[in-house]
Order: sequence, then C-alpha cells, then structure tokens
Amino acid sequence: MVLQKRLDYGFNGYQVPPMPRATRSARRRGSFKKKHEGNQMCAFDLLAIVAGKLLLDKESAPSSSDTSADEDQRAVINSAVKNEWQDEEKSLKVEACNQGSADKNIYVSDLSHVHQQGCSSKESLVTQNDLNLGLASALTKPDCAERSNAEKFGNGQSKCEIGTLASKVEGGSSEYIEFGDCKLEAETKRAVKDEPHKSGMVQSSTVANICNLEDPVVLDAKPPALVGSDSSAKVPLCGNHIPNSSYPTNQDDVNVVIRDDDENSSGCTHPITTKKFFRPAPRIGDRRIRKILASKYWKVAPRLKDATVSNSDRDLKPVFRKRQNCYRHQRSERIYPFKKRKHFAYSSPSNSDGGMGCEFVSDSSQKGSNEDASVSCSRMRGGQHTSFLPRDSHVKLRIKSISVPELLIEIPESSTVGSLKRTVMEAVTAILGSGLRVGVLLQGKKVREDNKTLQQTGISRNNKLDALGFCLEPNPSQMPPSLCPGDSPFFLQCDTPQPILRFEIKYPHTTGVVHQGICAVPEPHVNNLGNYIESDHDSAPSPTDTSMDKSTNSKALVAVPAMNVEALAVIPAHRKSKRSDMAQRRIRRPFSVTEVEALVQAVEKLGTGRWRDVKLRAFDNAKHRTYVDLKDKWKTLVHTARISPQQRRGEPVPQELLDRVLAAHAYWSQQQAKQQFKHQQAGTCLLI
DNA sequence: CTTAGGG
DNA sequence: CCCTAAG
Repeated sequence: MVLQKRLDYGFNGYQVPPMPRATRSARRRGSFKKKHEGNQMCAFDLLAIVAGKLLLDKESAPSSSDTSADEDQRAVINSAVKNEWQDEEKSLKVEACNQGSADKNIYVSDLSHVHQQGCSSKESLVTQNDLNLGLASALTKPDCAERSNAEKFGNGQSKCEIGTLASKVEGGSSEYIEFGDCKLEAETKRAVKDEPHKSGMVQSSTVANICNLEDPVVLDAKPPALVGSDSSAKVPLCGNHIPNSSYPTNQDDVNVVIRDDDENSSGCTHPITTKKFFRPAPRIGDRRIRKILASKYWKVAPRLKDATVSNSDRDLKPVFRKRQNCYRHQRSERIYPFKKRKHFAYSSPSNSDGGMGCEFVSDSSQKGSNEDASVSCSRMRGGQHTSFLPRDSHVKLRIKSISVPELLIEIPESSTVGSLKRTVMEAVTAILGSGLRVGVLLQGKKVREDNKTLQQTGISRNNKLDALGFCLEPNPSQMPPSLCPGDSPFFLQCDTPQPILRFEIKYPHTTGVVHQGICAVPEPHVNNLGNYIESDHDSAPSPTDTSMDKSTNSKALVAVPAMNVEALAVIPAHRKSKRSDMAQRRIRRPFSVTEVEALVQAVEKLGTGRWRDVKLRAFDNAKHRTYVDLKDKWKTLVHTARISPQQRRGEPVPQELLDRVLAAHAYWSQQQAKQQFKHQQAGTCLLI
C-alpha cells in the first residue's frame, strides 16, 4: 500500500513559477533555449505532477445554484466518481473549482487523465482567480491490514458520494506544506480545504476503492469523460453550491482509508512496504527524481542531475558551501513572470491535442476542426451530435481530457519547500520537454493505424464517438534506447501498463509529515520502486519482482486504455520534440535609485571585479539580484553616466551617483590595469 | 561557481 | 536580462 495520504492543495490565484533556469551545463549543451518561453506549466500541470496522475474535469458553471440542480449535479458527480474509481489503482482525486465566477470549475482526479471541459483545463490557472484545488489521495492497492478495511470501505461504501468525504474530513486538522502557491496538506485527515473567505471553495475529494470494481466494462461504455455530461454543465460542481451537510459523514470511514501520519511514524501499519518505499536515500542526493516509463524510466532531462549537485556541497568546506548555498538559494527564489502554457490545449494544431474523450460536433462549414478542438476543450457529450449536416463529412471534436504522464519524485524530508518546488518543476519540465506524442483511442482501443482514415477507423460523425479519446504519451524518440519499452519487463508488470511517468514525492524518513507518495502504486510495484530508487536514476531497474498483480494491470488497462506500451513502437518517433521550455526570461526589474546607490557604494569599496562580494555586501537579501545582474547594472551605469542625460531612459539616476560611478570605474579600471601590469611584469621576469 | 563580455 | 567562454 502506497498511499493513504491525503493531500490538499489550495490554489488561490496560483501563479505558475517558471521552470528553473537551466544549468550551465545544460545550457552549454544547447539543450536549454529560450524558445521554451511561453510553455509554462499551469497550475494544473503542477497538480497533475503532484498527484501522479489525475483527472481534471472542467465544467462551465452556470449561474444557477438552486438546490435541486445541485442534487442532480451530485448524482452526476457520484457517477463520475464511481467510474473514476472503478479501478483500485486510482488513488487520487483532485478537485478544484474556480470560485465565484461561474465560468470555470475544475475537477481533478486520478487516472492520469485530465478532463477538460469548457476550454481551459490547459489554461493557466493563474488567470483564474479564486481557484481552489483540492487533492486527496486515498488508499491504493493494499495488501496489508488496511486492505481489508479498504475493501470493506470500497464495497460497503461504494456508493459513497463525492461529497461525503468532504464532509467527513471537514474539520480535520491539517498541515500544509507550501507548494508553489498552493499548499500541500501533509496531514491525512482531511480532503477538503476550505477557504471561508472565498466565495467558493474546494468542495470535496474522493477516496479510492469507494466503488466496486465488478464491472470494468462499464468504463468502456461510459468513459469518465461522460461523467460531466451536459446536465452537469448546468450546475456548478463545486463551491458552495453543493451543501456538504447533505452528505453523510463518517469519520471512521475516512480514517480507514486515509493514513495518518502518526501511523507512519510508528511504522506499524505498513511496516515493510512503507519503509522500503520511503527509506532514506543513501547518499544519492538531496533530490532525486525518478521517472518511470511504463516499464522503465523516462530519462530525466540532464538538468535534473543538477539537483544532485547539491550533494557535493557536503564535501565542500563549510565556507564554500555557504557561499554556494547562498547563491543557489537565491536563484531558486527568482521570480519569473508567468506565461500561459501553450502546451496541449492551445498549440499543436497539427496534432490533435491530447485528451481523453472528445466531443464530436457537426460542422458543416468548418474544416480543420481539430484546431477548434484544441481551443475549445470541453466534455464530450454523448449523443449530442444531433445537428449533423449530411453533406459535410468533417468532424469537429472537442478534446476534453488528456492523459498526463506520471512522474516519480523523491525528495528528502529535510529539503526546503523551495527545492520541492524546483524539483517538481524540473520533473514536469523534463517530461514536457522530452516530447509527447498523441495517441488516439477508440472504444478504449488504441488506434495504431496512422494511415487509416477516420472513417475507416470508425471515427466519423455518424458513429457514436463516446469512446474516442486521446492521450499523451512519452515520445520514444526522446528516451534513451535502454529505456525503451520492452527492454525491461519490470515496469511492464506494474500497474502502469502505459508509458506513463510515475511521479511521486517521497520522503525518505518516515518520521516527517508526509511520507507517502502521492500516487497509488500497487504493493509489488512499490517494493520495486523502492529498490529502484536506491540506484542511480540512470541505471535500469532490475526486474526482480515478477509477482505483480496482473489483474491490476487489466483493470488499469480498462481504465486507461489509452496508454499502451506497445503503441509506442507504432507511432513514428520522428518529430524533434519541440521542447517546451523550461526557463523563462526573468521579469525585468529596473534598479531603483536606492539600489544603484548601494551598488555604487559597494563597488567603490570592493572594486569592479568582485561581483559576488558586491552582491553579498549590498544585495545579500535581494534574492532577485544576482552578481551577474549587479555586474550588468554596473556596466549599464557606466554607460549611462557617459551618455547625455537626454539619452538616458528609465528612472533618472542622480547625477551625483553617476559621477561616482565614473569615478569608481576609472579608479578600479586603473587598479585592474596595474594588476595586470604587475602580472605581466612577473611573467616576464620569470621568462627572463 | 565566478568573471567578463557580447548580445 | 540572457548566454557563453574561460578560469
């Protein structure tokens, strides 16, 4: 059992931080380019990552808030939940909604799917004020004592309503770990984060296993996508619209499912598993990121290695380390402007955007409907294609959801929040940057014949397109040969038949608040993971454990038919992944006169060749000013001082300061010249 | 990582 | 501000 953790994210105008700067080495390799600009992750991506897998539903929220509507809505949700959790492996449910404004509600849950409704699951959440996201992880495939409980819960409470848990957990204590602008609830007791001051709020979460697994077929006929059918769109799914009170409350049940931190510390609940899974990383590094691709790792972008660089600090002399840390920290604290990510939902007109399920709409006048689809992602509405016009064969589809690769992340408990942020960001960046491919699913089956026409394939406006879906898959071409599917049976056996990246946040020591990963992993898999993690992430996992629960696989397949390892080989891996970029240009922050003065003063004292010292001396707490920035500023100051006042721009710098700049510059230039002269002298002397 | 410089 | 070469 991997996860009994309940996580909560409270998003409130979440601003997506930019990808971390590329490391120097990365940049040197030319793997880091500005072209990445504009490909920022959105909060939702972050969530996806954190959750390991998730499903995001977006619903247009009508203004209506009447009770009966809510009831209906709830029914829909319940249905959705039921479907979503059909598979035991699904362990997370994330929900979010855009408060107040009745335009967007987002529900996120497991399955590595992101359902998009309306158009913006891919839209930056940043733009959505008052957005709250709630994520709850539930138990997964238990094999210990809790399993029985879980099953009991799952079966007995299979009809558990989505709001039930919310109400159950309500009032529970919770601790949050700041995570970006969102908070990660470390405590397991509550699934819902309530923000009273907000007009809306995250309303509820669901726990895995609450649904019976008896009929997997149902998924095919009734994909998750359908959950939020039209009717649901009429009523806000989240926020205060749904009275929590109306849901049964059963704290006990919640407890059963959700693991408590205390339990973890004692380690009695899942002694073996947990320990293996979260045992402290030997010495690999402060941060390790593992990405597992179905049966193997997806090689993490080179820069991820940088994360381990910090380890070397330990070997450094204290002073030196301090210095490095200082800068590292500084960099990590850089603030980047947000840019809407254009990854899937809005870009790549040539490819259908990834998504699970889509909506076919008759469109007699339009062609290239795929483009439209990407722009207006919305829920598939079964049987809504009523207005088809006979003469036009074009199909218009709206991709409502998308499968998000999973990631595996491991990070020491002692890590800073900042490093956590960076880690996640790096992982996401690596994934997104490694190239994704779109897979097409029909009736739950992968459509591999790229050359077939839509009609031949059965994707036509005349057919029921309920089961049409898209998914994102790692691009094989981006993976190291050794990591290609098929090479290692190991992961093929795991619960993740699809080339999804498994992402987990792990805390080596089980004493902390959050020890559990965020995604559900079957026990066997967990063990393997544990071993795996021990090794360097470049090494291939050893196929030691073959006792995987195949039944799990099948379930997973049913639930997530989109991802099929084999499919990877089918699709040509040609396109050079347009790496979505990782770092973004920092926002421009003009120096204030005060800063200039401080700079001038420091330079007067230290000279022009010791920018690090200048930084430490005068800008030690200005995390956004790097020594390079200071150096550059000095450069511009000198230039400014030399040009006529009329040519100067921006906030005028007092002439007095400029004079000092010139003076200092002249002085230190002279000193520098002298130094060089001395060196030359010495050199010549030696030669002579 | 820091510096120094070009862009 | 970014990017790189160089130390």
